[in-house]
Amino acid sequence: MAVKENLPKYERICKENDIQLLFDKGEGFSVYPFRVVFLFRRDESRPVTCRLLVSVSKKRFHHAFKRNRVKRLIRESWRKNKASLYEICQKDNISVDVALVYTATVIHSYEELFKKMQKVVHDLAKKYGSSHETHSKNAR
RNA sequence: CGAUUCAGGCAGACUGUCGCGGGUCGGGAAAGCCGGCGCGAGGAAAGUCGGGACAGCACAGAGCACCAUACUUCUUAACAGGAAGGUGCCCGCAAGGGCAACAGCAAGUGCCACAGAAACAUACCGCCUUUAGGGGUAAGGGUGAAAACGCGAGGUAAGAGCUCACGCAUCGGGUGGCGACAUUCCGAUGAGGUAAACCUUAUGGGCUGCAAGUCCAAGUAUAGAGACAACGAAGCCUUCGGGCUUCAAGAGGGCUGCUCGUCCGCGUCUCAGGGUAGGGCGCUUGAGCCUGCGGGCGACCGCAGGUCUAGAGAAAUGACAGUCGCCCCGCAAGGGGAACAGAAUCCCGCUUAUACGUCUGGGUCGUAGC
RNA sequence: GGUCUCUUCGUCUAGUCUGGUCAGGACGUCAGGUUUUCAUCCUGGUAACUCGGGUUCAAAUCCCGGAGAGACUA
Repeated sequence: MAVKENLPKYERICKENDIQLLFDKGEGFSVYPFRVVFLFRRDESRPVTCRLLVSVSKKRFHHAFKRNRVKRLIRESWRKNKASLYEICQKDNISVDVALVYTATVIHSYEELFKKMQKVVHDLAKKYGSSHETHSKNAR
């Protein structure tokens, strides 16, 4: 089944508790210009969901219109790239929360962000692969 | 035609694909389902500097503080806003523009460093006079940001508004103006500055802000434990209603900041410790916008008709591609560019940011022609 | 979103209410001295009022506006 290239509200993290949990328990790595924080969750009551949180700090861009632009570009590139992540998650019936913190101080073009996002998704899949193996070992 | 100035407008348009937030309609038992239609950033949305609307709390009253405003008339829901006008200063050849904390140091107090004799009532040098002590004198000197109305003449022992002409300032009267004020009128006076120093006068001001507040659901705590104290005690007087004195208690809190006053209220201390999740409303029809007519120099006001134009909530309004228009480079093909900047309860202002931008209209100056 | 506060040498600060007399001090840094040398110590220098206007004879200080930091508030 093909994954839609959309981003409805249930695929975004809005609750304060969820955000707190993600940053407390989640693991992180960096792919310039992003700091990625992620947390895999097993929740049987809901369908498989990859949720996203975008953060652009006021310290790096103190103009609101610049922050908005960066966030919009990130969401756009995530939307186009999330399909491969979904494939993996649906296979194992696991959900994932991802936070993307923008760490650069200049606005990169959409093309660049698109390429970087491919790498982010790729790395996420790899991380899941390794952690999943250890998880299964522990289970045994 | 060029330069400049004032007033006002604009803040690229359209198409396709994918996507987001509300609304609405249809399908569906329902859904994080499917589809259609329509709406979705600004002139400053910004700064949060004024002022309101709205909301909660408070409000017997009085006084004192505190804060704000400060030429006049008008305008507005209101304002430290706006319009027109007056006065002073500054910029400009001009048209025109900018600034004013433009009430009061002729109510009181303070301050005016250094210098200077002296900084607000005083004579250092000098000049005149006198035997001397002393007296008169602000013309000259030096100091300073500021020093006895200025300048000329008369006058005098020397001088001095002491007198006169011209001018300056303040006050009073007259005249003009609704008024600020003006004045080629008349008279009087001639001893600084500073109120963005305290202050005086006049006017105004409750406090807090949508994270205000309110509803649903759930929960509940003036809970619990310990210690101490305790529903007053004693005495005196009495007209038997009560009053007075001493001891104990008199906690804590509201009424803007304080005081008076007033109200709620009735143990105190210690230990230990719960709670703030989530959702709905507030939330967009309003001092609204557009057009026309009328009134007014103008800000603005009145009437008529039309119109509905974002409403999020870890927060939507985007991405890509193409076409046309604008600007720059280039003979051309083609290439490049498009500012400041993102709603958060809502309005009215102000301030700040903004393209060597552009359009419309009025004026001034210069050049050329008629 | 709302309500407030602050900004002084390279760094930390005093002074701002109440305007004036060299904007003071500490650490740093530079030069010299002391020492065989280094440290310590001593002497001297260096260097600042966040920016733009206004009031005043005179502004770090008073007033207005801008910029930049920070705090509080469910």
